[in-house]
Amino acid sequence: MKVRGTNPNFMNGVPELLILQLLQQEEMYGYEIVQAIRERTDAAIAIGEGVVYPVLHGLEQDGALRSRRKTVNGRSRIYYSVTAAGSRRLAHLSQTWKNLTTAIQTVLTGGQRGKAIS
Amino acid sequence: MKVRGTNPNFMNGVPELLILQLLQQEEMYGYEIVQAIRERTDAAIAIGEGVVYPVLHGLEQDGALRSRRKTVNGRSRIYYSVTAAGSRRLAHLSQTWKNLTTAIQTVLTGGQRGKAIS
DNA sequence: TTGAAATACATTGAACCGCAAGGTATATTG
DNA sequence: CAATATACCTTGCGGTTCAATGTATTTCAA
Repeated sequence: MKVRGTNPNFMNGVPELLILQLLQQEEMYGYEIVQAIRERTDAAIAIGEGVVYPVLHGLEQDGALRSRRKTVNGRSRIYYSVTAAGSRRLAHLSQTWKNLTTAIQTVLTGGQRGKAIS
Repeated sequence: MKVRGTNPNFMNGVPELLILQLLQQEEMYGYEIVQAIRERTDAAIAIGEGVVYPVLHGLEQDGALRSRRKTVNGRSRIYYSVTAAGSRRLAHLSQTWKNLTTAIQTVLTGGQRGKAIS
């Protein structure tokens, strides 16, 4: 029941969802992902490198991502892109997220008990 | 990276949020909360007793809930209600949830990079 | 030219939390 | 009288985020 520092307490699975989404739009490398998430969410979400890299490795091992080395400006980067399996995984995750938020919204706004008109 | 059985992977903090919300509408006891969440979300979310009871105890220890015993039909129940502190906590959590989902939605639907017009 | 900051990768330990499984006890119902 | 529903509870496992730390290179300002 401790209050966290950076991000709020609702972050379970969110890094994976966001990373897959970003990578499906365009090829990216780890460090870039960290900043992209910060920027596009106006710092509402800040996912550190200690989260991003393990997720990338895990997704690659699961066959959801593939990687290739590339040296740009003398900098060695590892670019990741989404595989077909990764695309399916994202679609599934995205749908799950939508259902979840819809269900929660129902409770939050909901006076109505689930009971039908009898 | 393992796929879960019952609920999806986005459940961090959600039980606390839902429980506070339900209890602010009306006094309830643990077992009732378990079923209420199942019913009102059409089983999209199923939070077990092993989750609900520890959360109730934690929230009470934090002063967000108060409880009173009550025997109904020979059944001993522990009814929980939200304190003023709990109400503030719910307001804060609810706002955080809203911000979070908005930020995620931006990334999910978002082609636009956060860069302003220069 | 020297040092700080940014870039880019990575690992580690701790903390937390949801979940399944199991445990106790009473009341209801077939 | 046995099975089911009600009502409470705890424990251990596993997974995940997070802060902190580490290495190495490049860029930029003093």
